[in-house]
Amino acid sequence: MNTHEKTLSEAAGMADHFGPLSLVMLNDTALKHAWRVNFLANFFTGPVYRQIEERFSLTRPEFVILYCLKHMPGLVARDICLVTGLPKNSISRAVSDLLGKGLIERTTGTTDKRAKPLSLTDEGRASLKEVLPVFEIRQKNMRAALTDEEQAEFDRLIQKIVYAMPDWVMPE
Amino acid sequence: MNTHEKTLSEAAGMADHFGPLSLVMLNDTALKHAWRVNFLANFFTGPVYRQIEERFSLTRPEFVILYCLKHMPGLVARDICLVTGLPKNSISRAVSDLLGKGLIERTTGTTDKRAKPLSLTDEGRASLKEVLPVFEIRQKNMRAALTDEEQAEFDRLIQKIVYAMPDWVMPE
DNA sequence: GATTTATAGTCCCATTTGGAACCATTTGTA
DNA sequence: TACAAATGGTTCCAAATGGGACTATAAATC
Repeated sequence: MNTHEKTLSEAAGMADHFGPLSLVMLNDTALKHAWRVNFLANFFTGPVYRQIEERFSLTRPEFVILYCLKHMPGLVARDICLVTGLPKNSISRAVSDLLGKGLIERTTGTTDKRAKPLSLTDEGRASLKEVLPVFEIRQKNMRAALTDEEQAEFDRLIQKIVYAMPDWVMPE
Repeated sequence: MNTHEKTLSEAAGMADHFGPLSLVMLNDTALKHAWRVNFLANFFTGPVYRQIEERFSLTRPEFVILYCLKHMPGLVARDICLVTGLPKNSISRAVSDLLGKGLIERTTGTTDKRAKPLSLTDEGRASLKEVLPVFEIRQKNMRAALTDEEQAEFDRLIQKIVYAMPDWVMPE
């Protein structure tokens, strides 16, 4: 299969899965660049979180909290709001649910009596260990479209974009 | 400012806006690649849709429908579901709201009597014209972090990733 | 050091969301 | 051509969501 045929069959695959409209929206509109990023993110996360919820009874905020705590024990709810953009009551709810399930615990002993540092329990760590591969495989699949060199370059570029975000994320 | 200093100050900016946790999640975890894509998409769309809703009273699905119709008049609800991943009742609702606002109309005369092709009204076109710049500026800001060559390369790579999505988007 | 302002977290409640049942029509099958 | 299965769309309703009020504590201002 030559490059042209490959492009054709890939376009056909897109039209098959996402409708012919998908090709227009991804290629022929003023907002195509934003559309691509959102398209990728939506279809990366949407289906997988539905699966996670069904198979492991973890909601999206719950998973995110566990995943953050794995890398930074002692986080408080606020930290997770900041890094996810989720409203604080959603996080608060997810935290109580996780406490109820015994997957996290509230450690004590901080100078600021408002903040309530969290950490994983052994059960939480175990649960996360089950769930993580689902995401890891999915991430691997996403990146498989690129060669190693392309992956490195993509990483560099998206990193560059992300690090410039503080300059424009907040409208007005 | 040299490269190192620039990196440092950018990291400081990230920690400022998104908390120190953001640097860990974006750089030091197994799912960092997926995290970056979602991080970018979340903070690109979240704030701007909140603004759009407030200033123009258009919900996210409403805007998406208008924007799709601009590029493909005669679309039916199903097409929009496919390309966005949104459930069909959300689209159905948004369609009736847009009809109520007079921003779209249901054209008649199709062979399939189930399908209901949609198109923009003049009002819809006018409304979209007001809203679009908000997104366009935001998209431009997002891309401003990259040079022209980098933008072209980023486009090529994300396009490549997106076109391979049919192979893995559906879990199982 | 008293008072105002800001912050972490929770709770209430109106609104939004989306799965599932449903209707109408079309397509596939024998 | 009958009958089953699939498809586009709407409606219903239970569940999720998020703004805003509230409590408790901390920081800033005077």
